[in-house]
Amino acid sequence: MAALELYVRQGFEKTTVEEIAQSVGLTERTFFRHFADKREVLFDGQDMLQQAFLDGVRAAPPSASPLEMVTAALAVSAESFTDERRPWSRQRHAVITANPGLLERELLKRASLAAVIAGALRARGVAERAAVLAAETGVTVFNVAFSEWIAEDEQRSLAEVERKVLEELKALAA
Amino acid sequence: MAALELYVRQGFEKTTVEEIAQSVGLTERTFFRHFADKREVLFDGQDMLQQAFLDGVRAAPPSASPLEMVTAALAVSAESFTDERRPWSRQRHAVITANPGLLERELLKRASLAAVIAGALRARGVAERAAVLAAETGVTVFNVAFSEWIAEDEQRSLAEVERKVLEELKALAA
DNA sequence: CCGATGATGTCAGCCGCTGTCATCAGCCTA
DNA sequence: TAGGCTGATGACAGCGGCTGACATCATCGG
Repeated sequence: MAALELYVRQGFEKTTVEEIAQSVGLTERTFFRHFADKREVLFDGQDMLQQAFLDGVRAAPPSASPLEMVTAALAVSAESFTDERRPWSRQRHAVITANPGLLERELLKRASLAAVIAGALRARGVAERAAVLAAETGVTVFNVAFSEWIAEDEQRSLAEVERKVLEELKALAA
Repeated sequence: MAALELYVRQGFEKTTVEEIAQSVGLTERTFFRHFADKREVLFDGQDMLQQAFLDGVRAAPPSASPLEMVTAALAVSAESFTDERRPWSRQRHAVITANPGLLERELLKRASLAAVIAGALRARGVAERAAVLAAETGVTVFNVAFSEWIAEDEQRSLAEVERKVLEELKALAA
C-alpha cells in the first residue's frame, strides 16, 4: 500500500488522509469508503491471517489437546510469512511501534484474533476457560516469535522461532 | 469520575468532551490539560495497578522462578480489588467492552503493564525472552481472572480466581 | 504589596470522519 | 440501441477531538 511509504517517509501523524488519497489519485472521501479509518490501511491482511489460524485449528487431529490445536494453527499461519516478506514486515512493524495509536490497533487485532481462535477451540469441544487461555497463549507465542523473526540478523523461519518460543513457555509453566 | 456516569447513561461516542467538562464546571480546553484524550479518563488508576505489580515482583523471594515472581505480583495487585469496588469495576468494564476505541486503549494499558513487569523481571536477573513470556502470561491470567471476577454471580475474591486460572494454565501447558 | 507561578478561560484553526446528494461508468434487459 | 439499474467516485457541508497561543486570575512567598 502506498500509505505505508508515506508513513515511513514522514511519519504517521504528519501524513494526512488527503495526502494518501491523492497519492493514488483518489479523494479523501473515497479513502474512507475503503478503510474504516486512517490506521486501518496497515491491517488489510488481517482476515487472511485469521483464516490461516482457523484452518490450522480445524486441521488438527481429533485427539489433539487445546495447546496442540493452537500449535497446529501457529504452524499453518507461519507459512505465509515467507523470507521475501520479511523486510516489508519489518518496515511495517517499525511504523506501528513508533506510534501509540497504531500500536493500539495492532493490539486490538491480536485480541480479536485470540477471540476467534478461542471460538474455533470451543467449536471443537474445548471448555470455555481453557479455550480462552490456550488461544491467548498462542497469540502470545506468535507475538514473541514474530518480534524475533523480524530482527535484522535473524535467519530462522517463523515456524522455527515459534517452536522455540513455545518450548520455552512450556518450560516456564512447568 | 463524572465522565463514567455520562458514558454509562448515553454511551461513550454520544458524549461530548464539552459535556464532560461542563458537568464538573470546567472548559473543554481544561479537560485536555488533565487528560491526554477523551478515553484516558477511564484509565486513571493505571499507575497504581502498575505499581502494585512492581511491588509484588520485587517482594518475591530471591529463589522464586519467573512465573513465581509473577504469581506474587498477581497476589499483591489483587488486594486492591475489594468487594466494594466490584460493582464499579463491572460498570466500567461494560462501558469499555461496548466501545472498540476504549477496548483498544485498555489493551494498550495491559501491554504496557506487561512490558513494565518484564522489565522488573529482567532487573531480577530473568533472561529477556523468559521475562517477556512470563510477564505476558501473567497479564493473561489477570485478564481472564478479572473477567470472571466481575461476573454478577461471582463470590470468590480476585486472588482466588487468579489462583484457579493459573492452575488451569499450568495444566494446559503440561 | 508585589511579582512569580500555576491553573483556567478564550479563540482560532487543523484534521479525522460522516451524511447527503450529484455524477458517471458499466451492464443488463426489453 | 435506448433506457434504466447498480456500484464506485466526487463535491460539499458540518461535527467533534485535539492543539497552540495568549489573556486572566488566584495563590503564595518575600
